[in-house]
Amino acid sequence: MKKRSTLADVAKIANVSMMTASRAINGKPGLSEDLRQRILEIAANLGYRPNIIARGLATSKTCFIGLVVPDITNPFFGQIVRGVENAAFENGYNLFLVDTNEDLVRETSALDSLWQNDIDGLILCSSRLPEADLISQINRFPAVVLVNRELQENLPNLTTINLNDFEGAQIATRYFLQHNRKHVGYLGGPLNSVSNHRRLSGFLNVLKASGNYDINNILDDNVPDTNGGWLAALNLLIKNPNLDAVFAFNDLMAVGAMQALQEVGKRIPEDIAIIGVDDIPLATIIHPQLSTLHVDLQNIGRVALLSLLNLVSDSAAPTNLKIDLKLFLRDSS
Amino acid sequence: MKKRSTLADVAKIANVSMMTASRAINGKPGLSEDLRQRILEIAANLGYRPNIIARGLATSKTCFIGLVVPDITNPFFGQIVRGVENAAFENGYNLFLVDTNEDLVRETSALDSLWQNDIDGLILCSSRLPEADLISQINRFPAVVLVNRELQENLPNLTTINLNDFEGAQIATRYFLQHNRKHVGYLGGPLNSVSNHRRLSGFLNVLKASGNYDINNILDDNVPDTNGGWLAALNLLIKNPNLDAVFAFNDLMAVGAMQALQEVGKRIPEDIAIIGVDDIPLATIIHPQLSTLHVDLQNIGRVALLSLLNLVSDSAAPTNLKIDLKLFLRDSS
DNA sequence: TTGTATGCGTTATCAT
DNA sequence: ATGATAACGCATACAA
Repeated sequence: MKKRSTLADVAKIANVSMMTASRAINGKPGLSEDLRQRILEIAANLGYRPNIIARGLATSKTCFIGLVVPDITNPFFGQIVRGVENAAFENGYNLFLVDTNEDLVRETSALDSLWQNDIDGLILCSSRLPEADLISQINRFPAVVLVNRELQENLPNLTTINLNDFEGAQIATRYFLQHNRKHVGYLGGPLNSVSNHRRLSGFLNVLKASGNYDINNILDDNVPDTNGGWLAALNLLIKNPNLDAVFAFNDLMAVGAMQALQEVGKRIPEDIAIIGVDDIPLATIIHPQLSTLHVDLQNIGRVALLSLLNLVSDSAAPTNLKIDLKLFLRDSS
Repeated sequence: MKKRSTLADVAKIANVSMMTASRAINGKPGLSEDLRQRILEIAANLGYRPNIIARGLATSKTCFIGLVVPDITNPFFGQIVRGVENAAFENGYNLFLVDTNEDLVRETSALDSLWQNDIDGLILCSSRLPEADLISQINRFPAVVLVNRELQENLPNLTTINLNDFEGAQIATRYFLQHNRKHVGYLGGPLNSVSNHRRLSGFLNVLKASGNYDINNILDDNVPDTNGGWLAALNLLIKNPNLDAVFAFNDLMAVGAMQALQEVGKRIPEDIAIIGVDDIPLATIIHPQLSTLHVDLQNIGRVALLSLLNLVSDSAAPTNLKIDLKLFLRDSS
């Protein structure tokens, strides 16, 4: 590995001061176009590239962004990460990635570690931190974007990005009612999930307004995977054998529910319709293909990064963004 | 955001020189235990944390590792990333993540960008770079671990980690033969995939030795997703209607193939057996559950990072590691 | 248009 | 055992 050449090397060969070389390379005014070209050429020959770290020390702008996710293995976050990464790359920022393993302790020490690295900004996904801790963490960073988490108060350096779960659930539920489903159920996710809470609210809001509300059609607090959906569907069916539509907390649960329903002889969608949330790849692989509330996750990542850069450069005020879910109709509804 | 306190702050309050403070904090000898405790306490009160970047400048060890993957959205890489990330965190290293979007140009500029950041080492997954380019890239970095890619020559700063595709394919193929399958087929992946090539070799090696080889049972060069598998299975069935076993390039293709076979009335595994590769979550969701060659991907990530750190610290020689695949038998075979 | 001095936060080196 | 000084690579502020 041959040593990297520095600005000093370039300057020496060009017979100019480091400052002149610096100006040439950073495209700043203050030297003849002739000289600039000559310096640029020398730099190119040397394979010179500025040392970002040293530059960061001098300018106290590091061009590093921290990205914290609970589980990179989950395609949900994988998509978001990809969106962030692409946008970061386009804007000349580097990404520090931390996977917290859904662990609170780990999340805290990850934030400490990032703080230590003088990052310009932080994107924090689905934080599990208690509100008070979260706020004091946010205060340590120049700018923060919170994805999939809301706060009671607004902070001057904070933008939040959340799914419009309430509206999404309303759309799905209304769809069922408009298609003459009479016994619409909800297969809930974990109780501590804010998304779950918001989706249930939207669901209830539509049902209660329609006069179709029946407490027996709701089964909350399930494990949000296929097994959880399988189990929940069977239990819900016991509570109400006439069930003819199910809105599931997510696609994984919806798929499990579909299997359970098919096993007990229900036809989908004739006897019972199903809509999930997330639009995971599996949704189009199974039969019948699953109708679902789709979110452009990669775009969320991109929006998160761009919002962060706006925050960093003070060119935009903090906001609380809502990302709409779109109903993708397929064969299950 | 309150300003971070620096080593100078600590030193001033403790009434010592920065060096003494530095020694105290870094656990180096050269001061009384008494003084050390006093300094440590002051540092703690100030909430002092060393600035990693400045330290990197001074020591020319950054504690940054670059991690380049073609598609973070793919759980295959998600798992690897997670393994790397966990191990990195445990060892006090930070991860620069780059997603190249499976794009060659992007991969090159990503490596440039990482080089610019003076990373201590690089983990490069499934690189698409031509061998010559790849080698000159590797030479720029202090240490590199190549995952899922081999090189003709050994480099002094390079360790490679690859799946033992050849052996894995042999295991699956032998299993078919031992269970009296007479017409064993291979559903290949992309032609430019090295894994695909190695798996085909293992497959052929066993079949030719058994005398069961039939060129009609092989369909190479398919898109490695469910659609590709679906299409390939139907085409293979046309070439040989007696097909009674299929080894697929990956699980996604295997799942697609299963659907196609079921659609034309084949029973799995009675009429035809299937084995895939990867053990994706979907493998246990579908019916019948898919037999597959399983790899501990997270462990690959961990091994990659640890190997890299060994390389960085010169405490171990470069090697070429082979990771074994294990046959997970389920219902499809 | 060009150059000099200085500082970013830390550690290495050499004194004391 | 402790400290002064230089150095890492670059950019800012100010001079010339």
